[in-house]
Amino acid sequence: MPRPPSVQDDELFDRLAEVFRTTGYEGASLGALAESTGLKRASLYHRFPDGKAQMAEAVLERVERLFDELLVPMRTDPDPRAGVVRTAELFGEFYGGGLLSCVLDTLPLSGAPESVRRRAAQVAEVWVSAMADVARRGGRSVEEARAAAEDAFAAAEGGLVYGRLFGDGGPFRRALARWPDLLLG
Amino acid sequence: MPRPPSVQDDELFDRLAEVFRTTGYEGASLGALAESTGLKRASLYHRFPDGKAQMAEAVLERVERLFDELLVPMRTDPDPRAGVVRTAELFGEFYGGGLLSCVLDTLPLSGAPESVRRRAAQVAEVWVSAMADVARRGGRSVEEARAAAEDAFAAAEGGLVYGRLFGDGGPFRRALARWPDLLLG
DNA sequence: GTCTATAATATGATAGAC
DNA sequence: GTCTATCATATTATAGAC
Repeated sequence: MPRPPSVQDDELFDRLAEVFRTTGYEGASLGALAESTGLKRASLYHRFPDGKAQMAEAVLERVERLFDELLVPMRTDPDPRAGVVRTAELFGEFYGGGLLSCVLDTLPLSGAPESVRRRAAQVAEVWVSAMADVARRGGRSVEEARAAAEDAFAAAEGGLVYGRLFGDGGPFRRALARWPDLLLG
Repeated sequence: MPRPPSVQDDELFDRLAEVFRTTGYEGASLGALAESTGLKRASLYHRFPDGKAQMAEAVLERVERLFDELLVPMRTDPDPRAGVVRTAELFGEFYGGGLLSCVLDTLPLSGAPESVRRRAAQVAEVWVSAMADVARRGGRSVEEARAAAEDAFAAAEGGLVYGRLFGDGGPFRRALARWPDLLLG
């Protein structure tokens, strides 16, 4: 019987996420994760008996829950365009205006266990399929909607790559600004 | 007096690049780099006395030389559109149709030395500024050309992130297909 | 649930033979 | 120029006290 996630747990996951986000799976050493959370390594193993892989998966699950919140307007606003605009704003804040890296990019490199990479793809799919759904509601065909959603995802992720390289969130913010037209035409 | 780069060296750099590309800087252990090249760790240190950081920088310099070749049509074709189309084709092949990762994305994570991250940004700048130049030749203002080039870069890199996550090069190839209109209007 | 202590292994790097 | 051998440290992970 899993106890309901506490605020404390969310705080812990956010600290772990910060390390995985900026350093990737292999770069996130137990030492760095311990230092970031303020717990000792052995304490992390108490919470995550399967070690680093379990921590990475927990982080991805936390990100999925956060995505679910950011996606609410796009999923529920009666006006698809207004929903996309609002969700784009929320993603812009979530990624620090384009200056933060994304775990979906940095976590699933080749050193990460298959379970982690699969989980990352699942989380990305939540994001992409929500965009495809709103594009459908906006009148697009299934094929057009899916392609537009993939392109919108790629534009944002690429903007974050640019941001990491150059410390400039401009391309990311422009990508978000194009979401409404890209998804809804 | 540096000896001219030999075919053998290029082969070596490609093996090193393969490891850095798929695993990132911290994930690329000396053991993995040695296994991939067929050299022992000590032999790698003979060629790269400064160790892993020097190997990563050498890989980035090799990528810059390869980019210079891919960019030739875009830089020299009298017809800007034809040049962009051809260079987009070459990038498509270079990145395995969208299924290969890019060192500019995977190498400059937080564990990498500042020298490596700076070098990655320089290589990316070669690519972006070449696209900005052709957009200028196509009649765009300086500001429009730079923004379009950044967006074209981000679209491609984001397509590669999607490809790594889902094993689908579609978004990457569509990004390349949009380069001509994106850069030249 | 967190800690100290510890073990086994991996890693980056060097010395010196050939 | 490549190798074997080696070293110091970092890393993942576990045992057991509190």
